Amino acid sequence: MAVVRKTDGNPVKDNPFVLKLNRSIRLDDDDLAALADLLARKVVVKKAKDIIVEGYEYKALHIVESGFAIRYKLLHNGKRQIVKIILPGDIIGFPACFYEHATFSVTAISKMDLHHVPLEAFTDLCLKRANIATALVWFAAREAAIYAEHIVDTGRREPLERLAHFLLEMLTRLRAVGCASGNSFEMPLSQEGIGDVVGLSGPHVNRMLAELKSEGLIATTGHEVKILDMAALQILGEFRPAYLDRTPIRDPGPGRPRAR
Amino acid sequence: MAVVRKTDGNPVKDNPFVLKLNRSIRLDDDDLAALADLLARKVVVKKAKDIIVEGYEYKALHIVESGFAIRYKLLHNGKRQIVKIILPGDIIGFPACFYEHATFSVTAISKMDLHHVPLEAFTDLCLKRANIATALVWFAAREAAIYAEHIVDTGRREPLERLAHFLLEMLTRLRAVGCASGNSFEMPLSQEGIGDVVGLSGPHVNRMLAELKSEGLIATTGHEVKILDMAALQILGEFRPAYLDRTPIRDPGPGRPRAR
DNA sequence: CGGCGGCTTGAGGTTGGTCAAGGCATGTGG
DNA sequence: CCACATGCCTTGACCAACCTCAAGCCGCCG
Repeated sequence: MAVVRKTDGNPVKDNPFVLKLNRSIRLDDDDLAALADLLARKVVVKKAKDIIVEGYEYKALHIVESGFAIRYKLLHNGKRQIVKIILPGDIIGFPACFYEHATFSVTAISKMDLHHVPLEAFTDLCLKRANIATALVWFAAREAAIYAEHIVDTGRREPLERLAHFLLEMLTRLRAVGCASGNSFEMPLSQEGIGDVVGLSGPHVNRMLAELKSEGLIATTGHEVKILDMAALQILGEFRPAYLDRTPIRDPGPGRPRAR
Repeated sequence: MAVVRKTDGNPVKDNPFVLKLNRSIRLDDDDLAALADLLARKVVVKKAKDIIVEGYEYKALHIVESGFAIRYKLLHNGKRQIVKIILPGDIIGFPACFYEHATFSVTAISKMDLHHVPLEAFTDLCLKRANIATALVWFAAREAAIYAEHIVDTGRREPLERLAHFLLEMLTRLRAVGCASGNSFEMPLSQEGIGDVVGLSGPHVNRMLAELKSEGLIATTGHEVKILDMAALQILGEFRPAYLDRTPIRDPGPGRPRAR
């Protein structure tokens, strides 16, 4: 039934967020219509704009159509920890909005196209459409899995391994939303920024990166990073892309066993 | 994983998991009945039993009624990173079950009472009851927030600060499920285990703990940890309990502004 | 009583942080 | 079109923090 409205010229189905949900569960036309409503209000923000500031109250989510942002916290020792690089298809304000006060800050690191979603509308949608709420549970689980992997990175991996893992995660996530092709991608962060992701100092990131290059594992030109030896880098960083995979809610069929 | 029997005299509403969901959203009688069904199969697990092993496939969740477990990963450099301490009311297999293969291992660190929940049943429940699915989205968001805070800990906090933050988080989470009262709690981990949570070596945990004691911030007797100077410890660890708070889906009313 | 796991303490060495200087690219305004 | 400023990368020297290894000890449990 319902007409699937268009945000732009693009049908809802092309929205990276909707695509992501759709990969977990089969959304029906009503779901898509509801999502089209949800994504009706577009917003553009400039690079370096603060979108969420820790400690303040937010009652609206922003679903990312394009561009990048970082979710981070500033500590009283002057250090910064970036906990997540936000890509198209991600939700800004998740989970900040679910609290009285934001627990992290979010800043755009490129020009961004966002969809403004009042929390109220989001909640209503969840309560009205179990399909979508369920897809969001899976979405959130994947989110948690990425965070967990990040803890391992900063907690127990050697600096070189951290970088390897980080680069592979970036490539994999960027590829999943069509922001990278082949084995290279545009790094949206400075080396100091990378340090704030993986818990190293800027200079040390530089040294480790240099080592990866001299080992012939990667190459960089400007902000472009190219993975030269995928296999070696995966072993070094103990990276299994599984945790970033699609996670279907229903088994598509009697699953043939897959190699780990 | 042995004895399977009926849920005993306790009403569903007393289950820590149900309590947690109920704190986010008002569950109706149908919801509670459905949850009672979900929690029908009890299982008891002994201390040190592996519940989930990384790389294997799982099609069932275990909801914790009592006892503790750790979620962790072993790396090829021989190190271990614990990403989460699982308490009553938590779900074992979240998010492991949502993947083809578990991405982390889970081991009981005490005797545990669990509810065995086939993934199928869990999924059905989500799809059938939007109320519960929505509560689970909030549940997962809180989960992600805890992980994010943990990244900050291992990535950028000084060792002393980490310990402070870790101890306060443990106390707060334990209190929330009635496993601690006042300002003290039973630490379920060895010092080496604590090190594997916060990314320090065993001996260094010992030294930092000694420092906290000598500063008069905490005291320990056996496995009992007592917070002596809550305010100072909170400042040191930059700990705000907000991210562990209840996160109501509907504002209970026109919220009086609360101090940050 | 003996063994074992975990706590405690010490010595020594490496890693990675800090600080600082220089270079290179990019962009901007005159 | 050039002068200059700015931000980031790169490199080096130095040093402290934290890890590793090791030994001794305590308390608990069999």
